[in-house]
Amino acid sequence: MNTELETVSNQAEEYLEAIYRLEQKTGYARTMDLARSLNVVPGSITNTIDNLEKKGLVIHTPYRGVKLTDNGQKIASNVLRRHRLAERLLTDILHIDWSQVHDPACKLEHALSPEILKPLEKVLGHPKRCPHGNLIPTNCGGVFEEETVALSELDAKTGGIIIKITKEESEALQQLTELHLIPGKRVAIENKNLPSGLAISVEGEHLTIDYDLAAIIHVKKMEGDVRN
Amino acid sequence: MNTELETVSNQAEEYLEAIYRLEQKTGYARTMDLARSLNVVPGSITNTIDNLEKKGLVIHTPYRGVKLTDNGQKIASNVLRRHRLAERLLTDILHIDWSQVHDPACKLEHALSPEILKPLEKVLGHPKRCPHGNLIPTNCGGVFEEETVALSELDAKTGGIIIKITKEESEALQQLTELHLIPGKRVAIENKNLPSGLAISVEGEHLTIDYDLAAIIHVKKMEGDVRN
DNA sequence: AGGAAAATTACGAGAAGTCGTAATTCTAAG
DNA sequence: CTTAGAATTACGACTTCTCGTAATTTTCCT
Repeated sequence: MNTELETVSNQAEEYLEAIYRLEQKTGYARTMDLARSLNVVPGSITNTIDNLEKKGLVIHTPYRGVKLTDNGQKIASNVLRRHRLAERLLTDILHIDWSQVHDPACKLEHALSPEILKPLEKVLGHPKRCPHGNLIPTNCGGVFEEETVALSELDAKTGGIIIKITKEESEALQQLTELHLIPGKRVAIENKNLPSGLAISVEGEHLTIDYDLAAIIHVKKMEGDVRN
Repeated sequence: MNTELETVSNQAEEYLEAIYRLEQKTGYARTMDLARSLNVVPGSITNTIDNLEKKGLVIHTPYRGVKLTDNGQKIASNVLRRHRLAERLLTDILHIDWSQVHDPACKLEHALSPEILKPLEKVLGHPKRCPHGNLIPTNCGGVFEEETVALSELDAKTGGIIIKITKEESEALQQLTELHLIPGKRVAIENKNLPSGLAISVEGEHLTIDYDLAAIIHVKKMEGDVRN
């Protein structure tokens, strides 16, 4: 079961990771979205995508977006795996706040070879999720996600448990920390039609958050009484 | 005291680090030596050295070798600092054998930004030396080495305590582990003129090692009776 | 359906790092 | 002092990633 992973440049790894994330979110990755996530002008995206396509890692359908091939997906999930294990290293062992770990992990992920990844995983206790609650792909490339839904999609008077935050930028995460909106907490929608956003309750506290913030909070739905 | 460090590419960092190490060892770095340490053909060295010179980080005197400028030295010592702290992370926290940490640390050193270096140093307990006993440069770029001498330079019937191993390749280190020739151990020369190498004693055990191996073991001399 | 706005692509260009070959310069041994 | 061999340099080439501009295609709103 020794999956031979092709070696690609750091930059190519970043591209594949970004495509993987976008595919998971919207089904496909478009040039402009990639340009935004990678902080690169669209023209550069096309160039690099062409190269990745030549290597058989992605398939680009003009105006439709990019999709990973099986090979590309293997590499991408491995990169994401390293990224999320790096984040856990930073939070669990170096005690850095979860809102600050994304960017350093972006650099670290490329420096984690299999020989150090294995001991790292062991020391961390084989975690299933990154500090933001997103699943860490397994060594075989699989991700077995239980069904979650964005808080913003939930109906009024229903609720659930926060499973993951799908955006890793520090500003949003700092805000969530202050509001105690972190993975594991129970949350319920009280009112969806406020002009200022959504009225919700978190572990008994009542607050109002805007729609954009609610969209990055994913919960596992819970049936029955959600008042608390 | 916020030393603004110029940003250079990973490759440039490797170059500066290699020059720093060679300078410490022999006083200057020659193209061929660099080519050997960096696994690159001599022609490439010249190219890159020229660029580093344009940036004011080194001074190249043809046929004499390369020397770091003050600026170059600052960067180089910082890279070495990150390298050695990375090694400690690998040994102390991930429990990887000291003979295996050099190569991974070469990649890791470029991914350690100041924000994670500080917590790392704290978690490690502000170590003074890398697992091989070599001093970790301070944040200010200083290295305050106590006087050591290669075991191969020691006179017969004298001895000392192993302070550091000046070569980090795994083969040599594995050999040293087996012979218990690791930092902190007492060692004494018994006979220097054997055809097979040097006869020495380590913490009471007697063995013979060859000259090359003795040359990478540096000890702090101890006066008085060295028999044990 | 038509046209404006957005997305996409096709160039050309430049920086960085690598290589190999060939020519030159130095060094050290005889 | 001469000369072979080692070290050094010059040069051209290739790859990867980046950029900007301009032309094109698509989408979507009216």
